[in-house]
Amino acid sequence: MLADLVRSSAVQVLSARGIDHAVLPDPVTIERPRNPGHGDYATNLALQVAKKAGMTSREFAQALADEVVKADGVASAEVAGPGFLNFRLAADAQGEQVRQVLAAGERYGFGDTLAGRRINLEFVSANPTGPVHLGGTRWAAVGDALGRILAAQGADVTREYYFNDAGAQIDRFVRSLIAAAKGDPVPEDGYAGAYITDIAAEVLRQEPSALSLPEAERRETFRRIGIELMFHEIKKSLHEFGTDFDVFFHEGSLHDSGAVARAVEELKESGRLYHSDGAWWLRSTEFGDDKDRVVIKSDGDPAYIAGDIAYLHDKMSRGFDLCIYMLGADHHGYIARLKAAAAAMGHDPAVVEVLIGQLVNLVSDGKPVRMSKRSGTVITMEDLVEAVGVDAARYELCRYSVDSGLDVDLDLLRKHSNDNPVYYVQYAHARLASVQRNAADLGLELDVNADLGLLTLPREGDLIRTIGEFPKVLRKAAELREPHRLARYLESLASAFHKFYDVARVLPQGDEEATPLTFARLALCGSARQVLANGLGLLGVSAPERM
RNA sequence: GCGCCCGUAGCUCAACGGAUAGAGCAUCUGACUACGGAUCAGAAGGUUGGGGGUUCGAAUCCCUUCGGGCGCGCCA
Repeated sequence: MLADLVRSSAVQVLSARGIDHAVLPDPVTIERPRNPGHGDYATNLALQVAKKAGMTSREFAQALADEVVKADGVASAEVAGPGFLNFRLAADAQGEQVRQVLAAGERYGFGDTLAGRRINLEFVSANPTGPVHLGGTRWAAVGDALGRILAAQGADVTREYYFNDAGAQIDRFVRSLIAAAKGDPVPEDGYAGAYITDIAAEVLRQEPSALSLPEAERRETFRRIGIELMFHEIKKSLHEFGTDFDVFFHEGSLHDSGAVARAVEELKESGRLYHSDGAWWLRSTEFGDDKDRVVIKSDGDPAYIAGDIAYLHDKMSRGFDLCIYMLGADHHGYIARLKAAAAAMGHDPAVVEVLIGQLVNLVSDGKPVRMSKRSGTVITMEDLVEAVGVDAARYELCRYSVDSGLDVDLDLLRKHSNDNPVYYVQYAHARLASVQRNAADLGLELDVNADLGLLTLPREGDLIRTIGEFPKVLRKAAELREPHRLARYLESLASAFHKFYDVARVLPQGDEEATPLTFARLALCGSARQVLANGLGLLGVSAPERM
């Protein structure tokens, strides 16, 4: 609303000088200056457009200031530096923010920038040859939070998990199970780890004669039951982690249904593939790949990418207009391939959006530890949850930009788990819940009609302004696909609250009576609590009443 | 060799092209016997790896260089 005011004032300034206001950006950016001495809010509008208007930045800013101060609720507006315009709002105008939060409740901060968009969000998609490890856990936390954040902007989000249950790694998995069942050592290229022995034992329990079956049937039995058990394990850990998917898609189903064969046939006929060296190729170089990729091998079998093509085509046929893939850094070469796959099937490459996240490293005593599924030295999602709990694990993994690598030291995490900023944020919420309980005991109810103009302390103003930033933070987090912005924001909000709480007594003490200020502060507390709850909810982290 | 990501306080990391680059941890000094101290106040800590450029303004964009991570199969 402040942005609207500034914009309309700017239009006044320009039209008074006969200048087309098309030069104005939309929306106008309003920000909170780092330095509180610069005011409550600031805009750099003059710096952006003065030149186009044939004025100096400071001239424009001054003209804008003269216009803006005429509005109700604006206490002051002054030009600073090269042409910034800093202003302060009157306390009651600012307090309106609190009322808006209380009115919007659990939808406060939500927006509609993605309304009408159907988004397929694929993440985790770890191979069903072992439990979800640390890397997958990062995507489970970030992907789930991103899904919630996109949905909060009105998008229709489908969360999807792609099981690569076809191909050589599954064969290795089955060989490993059979070896374990027989008590043989781990085969060459096989998987080790306690889970293999456990699953092998469970297969034998369900099918005691499995080992005595003929070779082919034996493999099929271990394959069928083993994979089923592994799927079950993965889904279970994800669910307990608070991450649920709408669709678990099996790669094998694309082959079984003939979708892969059909897609390949279509590509050949439409001339989207070229034939060379006995194989059929996709021109992925047109999308930044360093070499073209084989789709049909010279032996006639489809290459892995054929499945990707058919899978993307399947997604598009389900009506999505955006397919987001969250992949680890070791898969960054896929971006060009997936875009080429989209183009080959006649879709706009822009429907494919690949988010590459850097890898998670396990560290012990400051030194990296190699994790290997083959050798069984993996830290799984369950290990992490067991060590620090779901809330701390999710929060820790969501707190950082996925552009930077993440080192996890399990011992350190366990030892210092109370240092996790999640507790700082949750504690703020618990304190607020406590205030509300105590208020109820005193018979005091939250009153949305409280006189919010009484909230004149600097730290009350800081808290209110921080609360008011929430919608913008959510919008930005959704637009940039960066959930960590939300986590960082919640920390700043918790900080603003704790600082406020330190200097402002909310409830009456002893024989004191409740005053209008009591109700104003109760309303402020109520809105702060609401925003903390909304934000934590979007990260999939609980907002506790007590800790 | 080529491509992607990263390099910011002792450590782990933030920063929508904006003003004096911010938090937490660690270190040091303090706070009404607490509306919940899992808190708050303060001190100290930086040439944003180096060098050019773009602009009113660069940690952020461009070029270059150094360092680190990850990729570069008719494997999946």
